[in-house]
Amino acid sequence: MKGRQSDQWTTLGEFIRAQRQLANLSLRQLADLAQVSNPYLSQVERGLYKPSAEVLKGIADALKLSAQTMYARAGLLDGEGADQVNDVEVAIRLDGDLSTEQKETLIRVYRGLLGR
Amino acid sequence: MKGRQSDQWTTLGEFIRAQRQLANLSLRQLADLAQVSNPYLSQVERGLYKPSAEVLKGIADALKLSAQTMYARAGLLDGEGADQVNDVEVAIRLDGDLSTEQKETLIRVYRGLLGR
DNA sequence: AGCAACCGCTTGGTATACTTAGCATGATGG
DNA sequence: CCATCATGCTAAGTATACCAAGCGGTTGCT
Repeated sequence: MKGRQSDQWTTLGEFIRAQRQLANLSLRQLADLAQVSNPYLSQVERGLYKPSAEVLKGIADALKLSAQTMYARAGLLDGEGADQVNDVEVAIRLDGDLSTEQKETLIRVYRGLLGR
Repeated sequence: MKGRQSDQWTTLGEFIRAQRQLANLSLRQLADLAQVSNPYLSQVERGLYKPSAEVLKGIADALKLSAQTMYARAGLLDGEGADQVNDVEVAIRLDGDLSTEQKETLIRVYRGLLGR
């Protein structure tokens, strides 16, 4: 794998960082959960290193999102053209913790936000 | 990622080799298609090395199987803990049509709904 | 004031993924 | 018989993923 440089990985890092912050985890906490060292995680988040699949999975697990999502984001899941993955409404409907009413509420809010 | 040695990887190697032979490809040919060196592929097939996700994807593509299959075979697709949870927040984050503010609004609404 | 406990980051080192050169064998065929 | 040429493999080096130690900054407590 030679030339494939690019910021594919830096955006992945940003994504991880965003998710981590949304989960209210410190860098060290997530590193601990994902079983990597905290400096390394820091570097990953800043796009300095390309984490291996194992590490990626560890991070995904720790953040409680599917490895699938992680790989997709890392651009190493078939996808190329077409993110068939992850439509917001689909995700909402699949959610196990919301009632049907709540789902519709949320979707309505979503559509409301879109329409402006 | 520490101790996870084991022959997880050797069976993966065997799998790859089998697929390669089924496709009537020589080691060098597949290596070329997958954009890795042939000695390296040889070592991967014999389980001496754990290929990175990128390489795995390259091989999967070259063999015309889905990356999913490859990862699953490599044991780094959700196995273990396997809560197929959530992903609503992730989907929101990934949405291309919402601004950052709007995303956070929507996530806040989502969490609000959860908390009752 | 201190100092303790957190935060994220830099530095320097080790382990391992990965490559380039080349070896040994086994076909082909001139 | 001896060139090729393809096969898979070994050996030795380079690149990079990953870690342990430690630094400067911020917060908060006594």
